[in-house]
Amino acid sequence: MSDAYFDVIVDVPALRDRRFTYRVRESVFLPYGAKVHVPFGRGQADGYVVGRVQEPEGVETKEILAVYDTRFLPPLHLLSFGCMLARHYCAPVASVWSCFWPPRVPKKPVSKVVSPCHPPEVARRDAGVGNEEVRDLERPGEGLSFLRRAGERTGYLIWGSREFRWRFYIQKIKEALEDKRGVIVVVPEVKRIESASKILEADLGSKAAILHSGLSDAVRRRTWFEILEGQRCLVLGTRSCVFSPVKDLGLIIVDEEESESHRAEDLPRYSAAEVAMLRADWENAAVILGSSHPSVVRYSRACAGRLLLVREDRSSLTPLVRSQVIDLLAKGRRRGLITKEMYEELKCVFDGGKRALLFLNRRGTSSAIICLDCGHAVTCKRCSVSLSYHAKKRELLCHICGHRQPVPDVCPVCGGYRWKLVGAGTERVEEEFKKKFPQVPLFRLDQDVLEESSAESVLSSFLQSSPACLVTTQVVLGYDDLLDVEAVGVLSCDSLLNLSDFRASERVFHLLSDLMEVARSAQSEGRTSFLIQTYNRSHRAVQGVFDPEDFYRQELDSRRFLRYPPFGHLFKVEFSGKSPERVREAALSFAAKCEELEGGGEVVEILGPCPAQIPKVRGQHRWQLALKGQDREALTDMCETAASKTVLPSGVKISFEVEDSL
DNA sequence: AGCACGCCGACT
DNA sequence: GTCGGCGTGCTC
Repeated sequence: MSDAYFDVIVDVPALRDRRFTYRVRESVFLPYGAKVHVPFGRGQADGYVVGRVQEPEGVETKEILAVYDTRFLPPLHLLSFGCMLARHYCAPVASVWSCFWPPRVPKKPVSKVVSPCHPPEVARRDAGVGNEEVRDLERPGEGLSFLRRAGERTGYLIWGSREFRWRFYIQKIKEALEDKRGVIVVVPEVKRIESASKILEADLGSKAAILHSGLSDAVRRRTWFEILEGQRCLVLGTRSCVFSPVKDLGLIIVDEEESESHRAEDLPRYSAAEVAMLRADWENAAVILGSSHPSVVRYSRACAGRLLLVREDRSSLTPLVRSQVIDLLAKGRRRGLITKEMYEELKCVFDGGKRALLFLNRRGTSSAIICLDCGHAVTCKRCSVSLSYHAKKRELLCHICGHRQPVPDVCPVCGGYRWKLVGAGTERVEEEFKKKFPQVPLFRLDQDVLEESSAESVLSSFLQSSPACLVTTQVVLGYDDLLDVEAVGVLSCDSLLNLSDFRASERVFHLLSDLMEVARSAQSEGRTSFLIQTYNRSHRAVQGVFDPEDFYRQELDSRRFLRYPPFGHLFKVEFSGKSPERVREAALSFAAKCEELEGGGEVVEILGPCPAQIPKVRGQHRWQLALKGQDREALTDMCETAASKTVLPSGVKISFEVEDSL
């Protein structure tokens, strides 16, 4: 019996999109995009069929081991979309295609594959067979067609409260469903799904298909199949559901569009909001992005008319009784975390038997301990950061890798024995608070507390007492719907503002906006207040909380000047590995290749390379490089070419992070 | 990414 | 004399 040969891209990130030729019995037919299990190297790997080929010359072929149930094969338009997306994110095609498959799809040994007699649909899929590169198949044109379709807007940016946004979503979902078209709704957290699902069911009378990582593999696979079959046309889930194979897609909604949770940190490193815009365009669907404080990039897209801005009338918002920015630079301040102004406000709240929340973006007692004799700070062995001191457990903790150790008796450098604690965290706030308000019950909610008890239990005891105070970090924002406080105090936001990341200001703006909303959503009548202590009282991110348009204007001015998104594209290239010399060498040679490709032109600006913000994480040394430019294609080409032509020293990993710019 | 092959240093 | 470091290269 003769054999058939198929090219396969193996899902091994380091190999990018290299094709390998495998063999099957002549009677076995494999469609484009089929997921297969193959012998690879000395082991095995998953891969995807990209075409049928002639018997290769000069290479031994191995036989495909098994084929994943082809009833789960993503539709062709999604496969092509995947190729486009892979290029968009400089990610391997296989990594993107894997997003189109639910977990635990059954696979059949290739020997048991009963070949269908080449149904026409399957045959058509094979049209792309040949020697062309995967990426050349259905390669997208420059730009987005919804930018081209003059006058016809298919994208909305909804700026308003949760109630306002969902009213709009429901209206548009209704229209889409009546039109017999499918809808995907993406929310940032699993916790948001339950209430969203209730709203959808109550207002539309239809149950959404739910997809998120908390569900069992079997349930996810079943739901996925129902979507694929067209039995479910309304999908609700977290970021990965933006890839679900909804039939006749008419609308994609991304709520809390600005949330960091929409970004995937592992390959492919996509952002659900950006994928939603690209996919909606690809499938001629509408897209709705919603937020109570939109991202800078999306806001500017709306201003440019590429998204239709729908803004809630702000007069309907509950006004804050009091808000204040407390200047930490003012002279004559006593040391301490709670200023006199903050103290007065809290006292007022507690005297009225009410609850307050104090926010500080740092857990533990102090962020470092320093030897008073030589100035040495105790650092983590595996990471280039100082260890935080946690008084409750009397130990030092690395906030990057979790390494814990006791406080050394003597300084490892000079033998000194006097330590100074610097940089206060939530445990320190707790100590200071207890001295200032000994009679007010205090609760703490941060990552350390979550290791021992649930956020729900802490919050429910907090909400059962009044007066009461909650000292907390970023983790609280996932539970803001469970909160009911009359005052929110931000003890400091300066460490976040001073990060050298072009999005630092924006992050602080979103964080403060979220916290202000917590104060605003207090259920009780009467006073609610919001206070910020900061060394940067006139910073746009701080002032912008009270005047968002002004923040957007200033932030856009600054980005325009520096050509940051949305005024250009920014790709970060990261190198990591055990050997510091090799990582450095890899970064330098990649950068040199980029310079060479650029040839002194002005299309792509090459920034760096330089050691990363945190040069060592979990024993891995890191370098980075940024590529900035107006022409996205040029940036992508440079990344692809430089990546394929630079020989990375072994043990060095390269990864691309593409900033949102749509 | 794994995983083997291959060539120079410390050891029983 | 052998064990074992990791530097290099390949995976259909």
